[in-house]
Amino acid sequence: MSSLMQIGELSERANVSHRTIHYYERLGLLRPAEREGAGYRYYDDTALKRLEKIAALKRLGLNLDEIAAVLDLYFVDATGIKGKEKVLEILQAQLAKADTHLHELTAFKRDLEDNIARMEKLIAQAQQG
Amino acid sequence: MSSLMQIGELSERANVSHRTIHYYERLGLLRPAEREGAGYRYYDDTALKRLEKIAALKRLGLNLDEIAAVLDLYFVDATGIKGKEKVLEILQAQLAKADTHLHELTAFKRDLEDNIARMEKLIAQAQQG
DNA sequence: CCTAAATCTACACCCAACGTCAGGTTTAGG
DNA sequence: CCTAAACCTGACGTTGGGTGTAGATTTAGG
Repeated sequence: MSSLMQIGELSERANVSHRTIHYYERLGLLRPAEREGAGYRYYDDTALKRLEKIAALKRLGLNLDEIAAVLDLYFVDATGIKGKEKVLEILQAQLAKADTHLHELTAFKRDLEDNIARMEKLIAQAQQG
Repeated sequence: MSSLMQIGELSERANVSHRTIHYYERLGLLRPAEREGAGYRYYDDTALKRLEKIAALKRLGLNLDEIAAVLDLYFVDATGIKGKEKVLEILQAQLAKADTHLHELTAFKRDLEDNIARMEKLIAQAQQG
């Protein structure tokens, strides 16, 4: 029953422009579930999930080529144990990257908080004294 | 005694090109400790530290403008209460961004872990059955 | 003193990742 | 059936973050 949507709805739900979707399609990141005679694109919900995954991977610092290389892993069920092991490997690499990123970000946040506290103190002192 | 170095040495030590250093200088991210008559740039070790900080902030997803806005916080004390309030504002904005980013990243990580668990299970089943 | 290596400025160019615009086509709803 | 809203393609423009190159100047070492 999961009905199809047009590019407008998809772009709104995924928070990207329709030109971006066209662009991603040209790069092979995403394609419509259906394209009837006239040329309108129709998408199902996996398209939305792909776009969300793309955004997440971008935030990890991958460029679109790199994303194209791994994106299918999240959606295609690799067949055969060989395929599954490959997928597992890549997922674990991504996890390691995400972990590192998370640590750096946490440290940065702590740093920011320290600086904020320092600044607030300095401002309070300037106002008091 | 910390002697000065020329741009060539700095670029090598910081692992960026000298063109990039020129570029950063134009953006106000970095300037030579000294520039004698003829125009050669001479840098001290803080330049190296700045370049390293820039790289770190880039990995966190800040662009060069945003980096310019916060970089000095790590190296100079803003003078005057006006300056301090400005700094505070920027820091708080960065903190909010970092926080959002952190949450997204955490969700992404959980997602990865789920996928990994799923894959491991499938592989185990394939080997058993 | 002379020369090779390092540096200087200025302008042009590059790539990724889109955005804008124009002109034509399609579709849904009244 | 008609029209506005949505969509299409293709070409060109833009922004961020640099890189390349040319021609001149400077510096250090022999």
